[in-house]
Amino acid sequence: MVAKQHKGAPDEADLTRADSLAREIFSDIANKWAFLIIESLGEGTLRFSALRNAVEGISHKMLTQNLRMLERNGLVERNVHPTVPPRVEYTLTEPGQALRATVDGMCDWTHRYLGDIEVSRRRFDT
Amino acid sequence: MVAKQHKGAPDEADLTRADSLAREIFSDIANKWAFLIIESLGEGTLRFSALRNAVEGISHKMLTQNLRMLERNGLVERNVHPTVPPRVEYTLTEPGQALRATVDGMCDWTHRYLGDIEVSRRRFDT
DNA sequence: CCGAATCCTCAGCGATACTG
DNA sequence: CAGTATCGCTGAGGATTCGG
Repeated sequence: MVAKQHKGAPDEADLTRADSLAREIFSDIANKWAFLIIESLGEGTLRFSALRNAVEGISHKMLTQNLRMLERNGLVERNVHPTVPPRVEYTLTEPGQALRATVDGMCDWTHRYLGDIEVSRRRFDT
Repeated sequence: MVAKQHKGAPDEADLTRADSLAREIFSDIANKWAFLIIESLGEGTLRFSALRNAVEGISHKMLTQNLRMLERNGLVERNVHPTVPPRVEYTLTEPGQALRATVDGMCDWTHRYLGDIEVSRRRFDT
């Protein structure tokens, strides 16, 4: 359970610490760009520019920013090849791959219910 | 695949329309509050105020806003009991329940890798 | 109790330019 | 090619209020 941070439970100190950390991680990762990046890296290693093309519509800034965040949380690994021009490659780590599985689930879900959603939207917008 | 919107594929018109719709839905739903709301509603029906308590830290405005969005996309059902004071209950629909499964997966993931992430963060922050 | 509207603020984000 | 920094703006989102 991530939504509610328990208060007054026994063994409180550690529980709430874990919960607030979980919540923090959740807030980091539950964002559109992070998901799309993870999705794209699922196929395999990509370099920065390739990733930029893979994730339609992302800006240079958002890409670096999210990559740093994902790297910090240990979801992607960053490999710099000290050539010129520089070549930087990004790969999913094992935790990243694990998360990818659930992100894939979300993509499947989206395609599965696409029609229903479209219908529901039209009903609502009246 | 949601990340990249294919261009120049055969049968292009419908594919890109579906993709852009998928992308739009993805952008709607892949946000922190939506996930937390879905998580909380997984337990069962909740009324507005209960939901507000369940989702720690959400503002009145964000809650209504996300609930409207989820309702529009057909993930939650809104039931108004015409009593006084009013009583409004929210429930996950079948598509909502289906998505909840993957959101649960993400919660499990979070708790599973909590330790690794904490370590990774400390390494990174130096 | 629930929802919509209004105001106001601050951070997210894009654009641009500069380093290695 | 990849990353960082700066600037400026739009809009997300909190606080508050009123209405049903």
